[in-house]
Amino acid sequence: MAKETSTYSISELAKEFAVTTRTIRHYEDMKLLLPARQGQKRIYSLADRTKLKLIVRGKRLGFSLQESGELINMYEPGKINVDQLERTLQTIDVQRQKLSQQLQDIQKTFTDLDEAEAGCKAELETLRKATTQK
Amino acid sequence: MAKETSTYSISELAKEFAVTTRTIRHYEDMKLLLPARQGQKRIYSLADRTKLKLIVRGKRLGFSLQESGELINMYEPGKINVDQLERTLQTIDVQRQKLSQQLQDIQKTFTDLDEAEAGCKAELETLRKATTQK
DNA sequence: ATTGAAGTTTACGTTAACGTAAGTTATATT
DNA sequence: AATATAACTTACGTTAACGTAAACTTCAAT
Repeated sequence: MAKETSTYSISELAKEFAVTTRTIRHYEDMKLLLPARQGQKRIYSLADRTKLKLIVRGKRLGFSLQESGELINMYEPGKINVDQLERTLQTIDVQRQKLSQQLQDIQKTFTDLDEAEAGCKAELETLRKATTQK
Repeated sequence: MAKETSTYSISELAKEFAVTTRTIRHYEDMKLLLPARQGQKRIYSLADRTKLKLIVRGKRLGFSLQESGELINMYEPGKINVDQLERTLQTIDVQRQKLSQQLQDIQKTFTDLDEAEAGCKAELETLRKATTQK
C-alpha cells in the first residue's frame, strides 16, 4: 500500500472550501486545526482537510466553532480511558438530539414554504385574471 | 364565529419560548415584531406569537435574524403586485435550497456520529477485555 | 401609603467569528 | 538583481445578537 502523502497549502484549502486564509488561521487559533510546519509555512494533511470540511459543514448547520470542535474531537485517535470514551458517547447522543430537532424544524419549514408558495401563486393567478380580462 | 382575542404579555412569550424579554424587544428593534400597545405595554397577538415561534425555530437552524425576517415576511397579508410576489417566490426557492443542503449535511453528520459511536464502543470493548481478564 | 412585580427606555458592555490593514519573510520568475 | 506571489505575524476593527445596569412608570396587593 502506498502511503497517502497528499498535503495542501493554506490557499488551496481556502479555495476548495470557499473561505479566506484568515478564516483557516482563525480555526487554528481556536485549536480546531494544528497543521504541520515547513519552516513558517503551514502544511495541511488529509486529516486536516477533513477537519476543515467538518467545520464548514457545521457552519452550514449553525454550529459554533466550539460545537464543531467537539464533533471533530470524536475523530481523534485513541481515547485513553473509559471515562473519556463514555463522555464522548454522551456528546454523541446530545448531538443526535440536536440534529433530530433540526430535522423536525426543517420539515416544518419546508411545509411552511410550500404553503407560502401556494399562497403566492394563488394571488398571482388572481392578479393575472384581474389584469387580463378586466 | 367568535373572534380570536388571545393576546400575550412579553413575559408570557418569553417564558413559553425560553428567551429573555430583552431578546424579544431586540427582535422588535430589528423590525421582526411590531406588537400593539396598551399605553406603554406591549400586547402580543397570536400572529406575533407565530412570528416569534418562527424566529426561534430559525435560530435552531442557524438562521440570522435577517433570514428569519425574510421567512416571516412571506406570511404577511396581501402582496401588492406581481413583482413582489415573484420575488417572494424566488426567496422561497433560495430557502428551499438552503434547507436541502442542511438536510444533506444532517444526514452525513448522523452517519459520522454512528461511526464515531461504533468506534467508541469497540474501544470500550477492547478496554473492558483487557481489564477483566488481564 | 408603600411595597413589589412586571413593564418601559436608554445606553454601554460582551462574545463569536472573522475582516482588514501593516509590515516582514521566503521562494520563484523574469 | 528586481519583482511578483504566497505565506507569515501582530493587532486593531467590525457585525450580530443579545447581556446587563440604571433609572423610571404602572398597577395590584398588603
